[in-house]
Amino acid sequence: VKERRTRQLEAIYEAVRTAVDHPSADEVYARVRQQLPSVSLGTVYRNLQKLSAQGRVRVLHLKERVARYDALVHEHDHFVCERCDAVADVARPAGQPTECPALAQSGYAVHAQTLTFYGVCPRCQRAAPLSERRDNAGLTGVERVAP
Amino acid sequence: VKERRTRQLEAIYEAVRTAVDHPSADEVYARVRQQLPSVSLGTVYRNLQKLSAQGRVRVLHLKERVARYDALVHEHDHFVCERCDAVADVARPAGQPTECPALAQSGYAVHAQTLTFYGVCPRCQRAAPLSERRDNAGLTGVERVAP
DNA sequence: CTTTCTGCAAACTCTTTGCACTCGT
DNA sequence: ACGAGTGCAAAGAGTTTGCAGAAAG
Repeated sequence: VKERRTRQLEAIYEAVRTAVDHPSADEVYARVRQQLPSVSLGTVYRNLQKLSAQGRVRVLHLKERVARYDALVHEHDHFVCERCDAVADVARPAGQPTECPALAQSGYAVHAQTLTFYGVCPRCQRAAPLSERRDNAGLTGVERVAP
Repeated sequence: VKERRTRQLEAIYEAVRTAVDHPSADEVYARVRQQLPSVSLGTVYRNLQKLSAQGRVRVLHLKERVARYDALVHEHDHFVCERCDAVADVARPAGQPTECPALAQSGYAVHAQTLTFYGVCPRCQRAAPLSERRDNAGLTGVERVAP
């Protein structure tokens, strides 16, 4: 049971590592195809799972159906824009407790926590400050906050 | 454009309101069928969406692919057991800040936040304290923490 | 050479949708 | 009677999987 270092695995990891926008599996697939045109979507999924099991990428289940992938595996949180669906990394707030006293007291063992903020990113506030909700076409930019 | 009060909508809301285990759409469907055997899964999805838009239920996207529904719409957080996938409600920790200073400073408008803890629930700790990972069959119980 | 991994396509899971019919108002 | 809502079934999106052949060690 020895793991092999294949071209595909490395290309997929590189695609996630160099991405700044928390790509979905489909987006990773599109990017890897530019370097390795014969790669298949199934292989992308299989390797993303492997990388996740190895702790080299983090899987994010935000409010959408699709899983997004993040190569920043240290403790940090996320902001999701409700208008353009962009995802930004957020340094964990200083006061944020690592444990939840109520849970610990009730016998729950906590291994991890995820904190996600939802709202409107600066770009979308500028783009459509008055309208109720805008289509996200062309507004897929991402910024990184205090990494 | 007037909304009607149908038997189906009320039965679906009741199923979620009286549930203690954050059911998925399929589970809501199974429960509503006991009262209203002719209901369809499509209707369950349509009404869960409607209830969510009305703010009467909250949709949870935890680490699974399936959406789960919660009739407790006040601010609270969740604990997910990594062994049995049970979900428990958790009162928001006292120190938890409503705003994230780093985000506010960068011009992000935050409307909501979700905080989820992952770990092992007391029942699973008792059931298999030594094994690495157990099948979740028969361990679907849920407890509620400090509601 | 052996074993893991790949590409392909089909299967699977969860959710949405079009249509004719039903039921609230 | 009008039109929002329903049941059904088919379509859709995202993900997983079985298998024969390719390639890493």
